[in-house]
Amino acid sequence: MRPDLNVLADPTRRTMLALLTLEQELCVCELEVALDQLQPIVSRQLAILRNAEWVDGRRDGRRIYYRIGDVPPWARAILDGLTSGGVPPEELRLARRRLDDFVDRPIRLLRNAS
Amino acid sequence: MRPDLNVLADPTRRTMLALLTLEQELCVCELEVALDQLQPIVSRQLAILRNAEWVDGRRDGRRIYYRIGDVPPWARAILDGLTSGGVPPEELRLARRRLDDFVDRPIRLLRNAS
DNA sequence: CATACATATGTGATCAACCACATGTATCAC
DNA sequence: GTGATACATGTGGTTGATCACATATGTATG
Repeated sequence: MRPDLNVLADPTRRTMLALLTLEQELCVCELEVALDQLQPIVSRQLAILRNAEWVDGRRDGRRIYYRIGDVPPWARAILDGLTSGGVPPEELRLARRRLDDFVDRPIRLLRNAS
Repeated sequence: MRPDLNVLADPTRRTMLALLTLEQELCVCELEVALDQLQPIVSRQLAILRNAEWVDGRRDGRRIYYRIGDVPPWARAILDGLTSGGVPPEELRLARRRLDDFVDRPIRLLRNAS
């Protein structure tokens, strides 16, 4: 696993990585709400992150849950950078707020640890 | 100082940031040698990194020495990620080797601490 | 099997990044 | 001043990324 750093060029993708780092696991529709973006955009960006070896997807029924993949320590350092200010904090806060306000948010057994 | 993460899209710029992190301070002609790139390319990328608030330049005679700017902790985390594997180690090693083999390398009083 | 829901991808158009090459600016030496 | 060195930037051409929109796949339900 050698995550490709070129994909960090896009703000949306950085926010996605930060959210997945903080929330453990999110499905496409949750990211759709958190980022306030259309589904094809979210799916496309996820495909890019998947090909770049940053994230893995696991299917559960109709949904696909994404999480940060098994990345090396240097990549963790970068993810830490993203969660601790690299992604503008207000924007990250807003995204998590939209997640919490998501009425029919899919239920999972293990929720966010943070 | 809010370094712009979009500029991390380019491998050359990432190597430049890693080198400046490791070497404290480098002038354009040193980067030219280390990266094995033409001068206009190096200058252009430095301008991008300067505008993105990652590096500062100080003039000394005809040369301009560049160094990592006064960036926040989260940006340091990312620079750490770059030096510890984010930039392919062989490539980084090669670049530093070209620096060491640079015959008429400009002399400075304080050299690299690492 | 038909339908609905969740997610993925094909396509054309637009926009931005990058390069090579040439030219401009700043500093020193004479 | 002239010339030389170190660095910066203007310009055009090409390539690559991103978006909106439409369509395709995959999975459960009845």
